[in-house]
Amino acid sequence: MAELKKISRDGVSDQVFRQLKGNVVNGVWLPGDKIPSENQLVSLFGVSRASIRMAIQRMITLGLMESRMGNGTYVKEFDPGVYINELVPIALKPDTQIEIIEFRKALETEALRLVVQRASDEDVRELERIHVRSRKAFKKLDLETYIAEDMKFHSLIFKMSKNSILSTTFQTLGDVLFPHFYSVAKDFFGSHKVPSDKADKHTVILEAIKNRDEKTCLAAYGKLTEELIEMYRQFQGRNNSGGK
Amino acid sequence: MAELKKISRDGVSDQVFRQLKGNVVNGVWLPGDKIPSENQLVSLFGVSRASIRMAIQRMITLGLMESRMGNGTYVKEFDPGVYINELVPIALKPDTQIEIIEFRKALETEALRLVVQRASDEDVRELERIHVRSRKAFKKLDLETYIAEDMKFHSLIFKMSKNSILSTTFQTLGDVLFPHFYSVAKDFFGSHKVPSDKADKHTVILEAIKNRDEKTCLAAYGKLTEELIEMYRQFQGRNNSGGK
DNA sequence: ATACGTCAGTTGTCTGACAACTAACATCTA
DNA sequence: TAGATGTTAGTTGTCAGACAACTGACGTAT
Repeated sequence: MAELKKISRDGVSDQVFRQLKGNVVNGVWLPGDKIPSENQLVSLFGVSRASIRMAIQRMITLGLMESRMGNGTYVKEFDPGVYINELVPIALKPDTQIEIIEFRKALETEALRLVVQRASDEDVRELERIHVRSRKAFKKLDLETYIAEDMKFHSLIFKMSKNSILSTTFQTLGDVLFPHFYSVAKDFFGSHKVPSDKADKHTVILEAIKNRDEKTCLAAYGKLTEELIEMYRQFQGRNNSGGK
Repeated sequence: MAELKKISRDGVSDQVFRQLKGNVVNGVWLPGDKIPSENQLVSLFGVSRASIRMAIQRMITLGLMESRMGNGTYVKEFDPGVYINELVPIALKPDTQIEIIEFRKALETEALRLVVQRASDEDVRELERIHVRSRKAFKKLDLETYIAEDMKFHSLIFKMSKNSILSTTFQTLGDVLFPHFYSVAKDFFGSHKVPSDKADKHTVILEAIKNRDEKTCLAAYGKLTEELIEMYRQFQGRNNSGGK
């Protein structure tokens, strides 16, 4: 019996979408550029305006383009936050949260490995400054500042890895995680003891980076993630018990 | 002078979109539910089908709905992988191959860690079957089959991690990487000795998974990646010397 | 009982038209 | 002349109707 592959039936608007996206990804159209009008695209692609508009709608939803009525359609500076905001209320499902944390762990573990190799002295100093501010806010129970500085801490680690893919992916993830992280952290603050400075994993990580000590660094980060997952599990349990 | 507020001109399709999203967020429509047909929505909302389709397209792009031609439109289990899927290619712009490999290493190292914990016996058997076919093709220098089976090997590892975000992200990465990977592998085959089975890292990784031996598993994978990066460096050096 | 044709319902695409809006130019007026 | 006010071409947003492509279920014949 011969092997048969499924026929791929690519819709018209799908093909248009891929070409539009291709022109953005490959830099044919740059941010700020005005793309051809819908009627021009109709001629260029040889398909109906409805299909063109479908494809453009997808680009807009992804935050890659912007339509101005009576004016034209423009390529947008890529900003994950735009369409992440649409999803935030839905992304709060507990089970996917754990997956996201695991995903983040994957990214950050590798980032830290690279940081230990590549971090410049100036990078480390900046990281230390952020860390000090973070600890200070933590002791004052200034939640707002603490979370903001904490975010900066992790962002900088990714920047220090000198790998732009890791960095931008984390950025996207951060936009998703932040609101939920905030609510969980708040809850956590209210019902638990504050860990001492000695137990603070960030301090250990920072020192390990200074000493170029990969093993200690990754071990501390591993613990940090475990605690985070545990925290989410508790949060989940508390919120689901008794609920519908 | 009286204060004047800007008139908010909310488009028709925007309003439809908000209502669709509202019904999903508020649980009026649950994952798996079939929403009314487009023509029914036309009557319900009192707007044209084009506007309805625009709103639905947005929901689809966000990964919240799914349309099946000739059947209907359904609410989807929210899957963060959907949009990360779309965004990964954007993040790849810099096109530095080394960065991509580092990124993949980040994903797969964590995936392997999870696999060692979570893999079922059946999973392992399937992985072994693929590995055997891969080795066979390798020895016959059947490049096509070898690369295909190699891809399957890695795909399965991600599936076995039971983390959908890691899995789908790797999948898209594969789509982007494949053409380039293929050309490099071909080049590599032509100019190097074939490593022996003993040196084959996949064999080591497979055995380590069987024995639930995280340390050995990750060490072998680390070596594999190092070799890959080295291979790319050589390839780049050879191709960049002289040309721009 | 199984295979096949038929058919209603649904999504995908096309066409043409008009409304709403923008930006630029032309015209009028003080 | 300078500024306010039409005018217009071009663009996106919406509408209406039609047909194509496809799915799932039902009925029928073998």
